[in-house]
Amino acid sequence: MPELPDVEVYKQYIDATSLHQKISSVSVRDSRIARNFNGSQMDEWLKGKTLEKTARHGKHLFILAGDDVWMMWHFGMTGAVRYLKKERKNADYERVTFYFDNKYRLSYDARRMLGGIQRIEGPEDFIREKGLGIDALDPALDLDRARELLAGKRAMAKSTLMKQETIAGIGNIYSDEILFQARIHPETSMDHLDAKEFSTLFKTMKAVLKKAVDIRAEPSDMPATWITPRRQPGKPCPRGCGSRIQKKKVSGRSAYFCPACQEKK
DNA sequence: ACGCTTCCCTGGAGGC
DNA sequence: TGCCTCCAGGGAAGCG
Repeated sequence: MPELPDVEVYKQYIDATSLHQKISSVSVRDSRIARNFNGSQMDEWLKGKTLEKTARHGKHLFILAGDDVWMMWHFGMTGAVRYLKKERKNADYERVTFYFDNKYRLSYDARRMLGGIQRIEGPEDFIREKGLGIDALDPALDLDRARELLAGKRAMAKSTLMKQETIAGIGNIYSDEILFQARIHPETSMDHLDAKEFSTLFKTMKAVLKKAVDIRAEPSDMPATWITPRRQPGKPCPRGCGSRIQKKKVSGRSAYFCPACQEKK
């Protein structure tokens, strides 16, 4: 479920594998992924060019081809990227493929069609038009700035963290992780947090996202005290408090938390 | 302003 | 073995 850390890992993966290689062709296998171009247009635009650089904002990835073709890649729930040479036995989910002269290819994979690729003018325009908030790991987002954006909001902490128009990059999984580590109940209203709790929430948000990027968002490498790899109701609290993980719908999403560590206030 | 529901989309799980 | 329903959660959109 690609959130900020996952998309950052995809970005680094593309940077390490696919930049500066001449594109021989682009194949759009499922046109539902192509949001604003048809099957052959991307091939016409990119043939003979190279992917020059990437950028990320929240859950959105931007790729520049040549000197003027910007793409926005969004992954929905099931999107991923793969750099491959061999054919795959089951390539059903390979929706858009960028072939390079070196016989390798970069594939946009997606099981469900909840993501997409879009040609855009540029990242800044896209972010503005979309109304996306500041990226959660942007150094310019410090405690003061976070307070301006979040403090005093009456909405629940979980939905506030997940609101892309406020801060971009946090989804269901990482909002649960941040709230678990900060010991805040997902239904706590932002304006119920005192200064210390808010500061803890802010620092925890940064720490969790950074750590997740460090371990390449790999659940099996997450610390034993994290709740993410143990998102099942009834499992013991990973902090070892003796209580059990609870599941509850919060603003339309499944929230997992420890009712003892994250007391509702 | 905020939360809730519905919709999109595909596959896995569990009930019968 | 199969049919049915629910659920996963990225979003958009509409309603109260």
